[in-house]
Amino acid sequence: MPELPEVETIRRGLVKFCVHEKIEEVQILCAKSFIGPKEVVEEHEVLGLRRYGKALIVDLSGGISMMVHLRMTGQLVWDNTSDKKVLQQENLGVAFGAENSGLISASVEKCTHAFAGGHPSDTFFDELPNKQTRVVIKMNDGTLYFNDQRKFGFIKVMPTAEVEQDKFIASLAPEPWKCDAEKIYQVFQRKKNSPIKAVILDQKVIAGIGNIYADEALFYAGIHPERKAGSLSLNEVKKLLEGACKSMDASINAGGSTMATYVRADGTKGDYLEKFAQVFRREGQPCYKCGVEIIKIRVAGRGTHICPNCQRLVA
DNA sequence: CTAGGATCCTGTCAGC
DNA sequence: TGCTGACAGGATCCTA
Repeated sequence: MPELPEVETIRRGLVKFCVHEKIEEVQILCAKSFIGPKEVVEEHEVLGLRRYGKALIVDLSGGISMMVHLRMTGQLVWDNTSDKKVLQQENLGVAFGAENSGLISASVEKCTHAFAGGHPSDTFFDELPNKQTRVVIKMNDGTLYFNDQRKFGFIKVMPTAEVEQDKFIASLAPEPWKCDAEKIYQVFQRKKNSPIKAVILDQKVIAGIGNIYADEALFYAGIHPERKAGSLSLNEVKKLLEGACKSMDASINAGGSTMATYVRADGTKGDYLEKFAQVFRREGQPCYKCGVEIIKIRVAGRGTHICPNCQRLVA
């Protein structure tokens, strides 16, 4: 699923298009994708959007909020166009015609037919809803589609006042930018026998890191993902946090990463992976630092990409 | 408490 | 072509 940078990119996109929109009707196409009575959000206005780690909070009038978690394959698609063909041409032009992220960013401002978190497959611009659409939220000036192939994601209704008490939100650790290296070092000592990659994927340890940025941060710090968490020095912890911040910053600036199930707020594709990723999905290609071939291994049950030369188990 | 594995679900792809 | 198993930018639940 989208990780922190992708959710933040979606949030920024949706802020432009959904704030002050009023929800007219909610259609639930998959019962488990929408938790809570839909009637509670209908007739309410979108006041703003917040993000906690990978969770997106849509605050509504009437003291109601919707928590959206995209998990692995969730997407949010905002559609306020009446002419799909025009939209298709415009978005294809933006997605594939731009030469750099700066151009793509500039195009967001001009985009009038907007998408929010979509699907860059060949069928992306087909009619919505599609067979992966789980929830349709009709607003006065457009429609928000929640698509989710694997049904792991969800939209959950709760009082705004209780968002921070939600079990998931409440247990989140700080995001990398706000992590105290010494505290993280202590946590690593507590989980000393787990592979470091498994530990940094734990949202209760550091919020927002997922499989991409775990691999990127470990590469940045020159740490092998199978190293035991307890074996890291304080300096290595600092370097790891620095790597997480830098790769996420770069990704947010690039509009998120490109993936099969994620595109940016206006339907254009983020291009973090192809432009900035050092190791993720680069197996078989040379390391940018040393030229040795990047390999893919399995750590903590997840596909993991490393440079076997820059990231060693034993120093 | 930690550590590891199974699990939710659908789709795609490699290998018979 | 059709089957089968592995795997997938997540997080939780269950076991030991």
